[in-house]
Amino acid sequence: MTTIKDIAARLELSPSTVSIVLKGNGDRRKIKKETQQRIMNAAKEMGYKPNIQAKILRGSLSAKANISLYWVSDNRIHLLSRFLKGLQIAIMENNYQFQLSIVPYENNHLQDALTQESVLTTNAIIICNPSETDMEYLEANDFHIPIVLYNRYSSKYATVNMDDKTIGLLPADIFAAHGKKHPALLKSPATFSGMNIRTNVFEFQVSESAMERPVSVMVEDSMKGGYLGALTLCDLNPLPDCLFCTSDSIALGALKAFYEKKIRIPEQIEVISVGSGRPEQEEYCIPSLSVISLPLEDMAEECLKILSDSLTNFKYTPTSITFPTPYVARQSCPALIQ
Amino acid sequence: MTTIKDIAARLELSPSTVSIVLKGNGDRRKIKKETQQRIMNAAKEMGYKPNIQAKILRGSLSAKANISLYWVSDNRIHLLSRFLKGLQIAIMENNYQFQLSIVPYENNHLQDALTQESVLTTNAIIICNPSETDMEYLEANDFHIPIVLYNRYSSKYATVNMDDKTIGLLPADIFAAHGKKHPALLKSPATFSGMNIRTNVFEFQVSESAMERPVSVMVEDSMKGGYLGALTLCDLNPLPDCLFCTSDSIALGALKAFYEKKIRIPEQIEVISVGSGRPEQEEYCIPSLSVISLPLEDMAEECLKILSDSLTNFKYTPTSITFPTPYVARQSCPALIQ
DNA sequence: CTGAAAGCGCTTACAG
DNA sequence: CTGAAAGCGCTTACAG
Repeated sequence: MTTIKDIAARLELSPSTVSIVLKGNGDRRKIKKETQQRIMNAAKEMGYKPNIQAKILRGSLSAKANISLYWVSDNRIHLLSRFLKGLQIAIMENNYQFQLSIVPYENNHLQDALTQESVLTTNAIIICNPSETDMEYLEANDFHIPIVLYNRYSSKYATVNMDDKTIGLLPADIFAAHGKKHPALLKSPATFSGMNIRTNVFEFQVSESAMERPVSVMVEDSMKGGYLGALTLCDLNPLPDCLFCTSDSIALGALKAFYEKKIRIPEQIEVISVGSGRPEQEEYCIPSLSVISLPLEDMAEECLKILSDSLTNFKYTPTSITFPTPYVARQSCPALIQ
Repeated sequence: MTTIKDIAARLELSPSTVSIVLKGNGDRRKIKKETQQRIMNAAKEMGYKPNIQAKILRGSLSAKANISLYWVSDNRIHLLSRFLKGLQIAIMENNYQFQLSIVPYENNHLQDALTQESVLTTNAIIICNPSETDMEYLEANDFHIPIVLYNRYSSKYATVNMDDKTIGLLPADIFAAHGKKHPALLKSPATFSGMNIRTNVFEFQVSESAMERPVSVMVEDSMKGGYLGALTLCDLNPLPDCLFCTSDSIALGALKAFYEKKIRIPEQIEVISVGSGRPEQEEYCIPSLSVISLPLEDMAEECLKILSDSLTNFKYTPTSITFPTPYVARQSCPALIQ
């Protein structure tokens, strides 16, 4: 790291002069043009980079607390918008003075991104999408700042959850109430245990009902995955009469496949999805999509609220809060008329 | 701002002791339990918040440069995912040591978010979605750090652009080549001059062709807006035989309306949209959507590249680069068979 | 068990 | 036109 002092030493000037010129105030402070040029050249040559921490500290600037949001850098990046929207709403409404940093990481490699050193450079952390391995890392280490986990369970950290059991239970109950017989499930590989809970509970609940055992197809968590999975289902005899998808992406791909195969929804097959995507998209796809609605924005807001409280009161308690995941009936699986 | 010094003074302890306890090392350093308790209580009472700038500076930690991304906090938040994806790719591929901060702002109020003070707390800035008013603010002020504008024109700042003329030209030419007669346009209120360029060029190019004057309907930039706008078009006699939409959201809403009205795409009406959304979504909607593809990810990468160069070479030149916006033919407006 | 001292990199008010 | 000195808030190695 080249510092102002280094440049000053090399040019036999004082740090003050170098600072003034580098800040762009050379002319105003009447530093000789030639001196200015020498300083700029040296800065370039020596690869000088201003240290903003020092600037901020020196100026007693920006009491803004830094909140780091850890988000996995895979397909799930498109869910980040909804989460960020929730954070922004919380920031606006509560007039939080936060600087929000996005830290990407890869599943099973949280430890590379969330180091003890990186923890020293932030005030509080929201961790989203950790895998089981990542969770083990979190449980095994101590970070001395407030951390909240989104949609994970832990006795060590504050968590903001949804009830994964309900997410699996609701569609099974609805299909049963609709008198369906041949259930199907399009699921993607579980990236955390909650996903297994959802699908296991669905399969269990179905097995407790008058329905047959569900046909489960493992697909990629994408529209393409859902499309291909649904094509597989179309070849079955009998055709499933109801389908649960573990994500919006999968469901939207499936809708396309059914459309192409001229399979009518909901008449021939009812579809319910985990509502992870944009509600607007669920409303305007063809047909509109019934979902177990995940309140991402509200949960994001809650994460920030917890951290704000922690920072304000200078105490951190591993609270846990669970958000409801209501069923939103749309065309793909309408509510029964009572 | 309560500091460690303040707490030490109040309790008649040294700053060292307070620091040790607050950092959670009290037990290891064998500070008396009672002293620890007194310190924690005082910190809570006095509203102590650790100053991370000081921590970082002191520890010579994190040479990570801070890049601030200014993004408007309205509907366009859902486009942020694609942009962030591009940034993350750039960070991973080039192993950039950047801390990325997201700064929300409201159009016409960039000046409230991008203050001279806020500029001191970051190393470089990417500004997205500024309105005309915001642009005036940018042109009228000097910030002494590298700034790059996404999809705007300026002689003062580096810019990363797409060619708005092409975006308007292409669909008009394609519709003309397809022998269409009755063009329509669903557009949302322009949030920057480039949007007017797109629609004006489309309307002009259409008027130069054998087609009739286009029917232009102003709608909200959302699926609902597109849906309602398309319903209006459905009432026209004759029905338009081709439609240009200024965003994916609008187009997806329009597809739904046409589906409900049993209007066949592309047979009765061809649809081309500005491809601002997720390509996967464009492929799996019904029918799949032909678009003028906007390379958001590539442009985001380029923004970061420019800033990285600026920071490395300690010089900032207002370069300008324009990215191609190729036509991607899908079901809603297939390519002519040659 | 606790404290005095030095220093991270920068800027600014003051002096000359 | 340029420099010497102080200080932002914190932590750590050392001393006692």
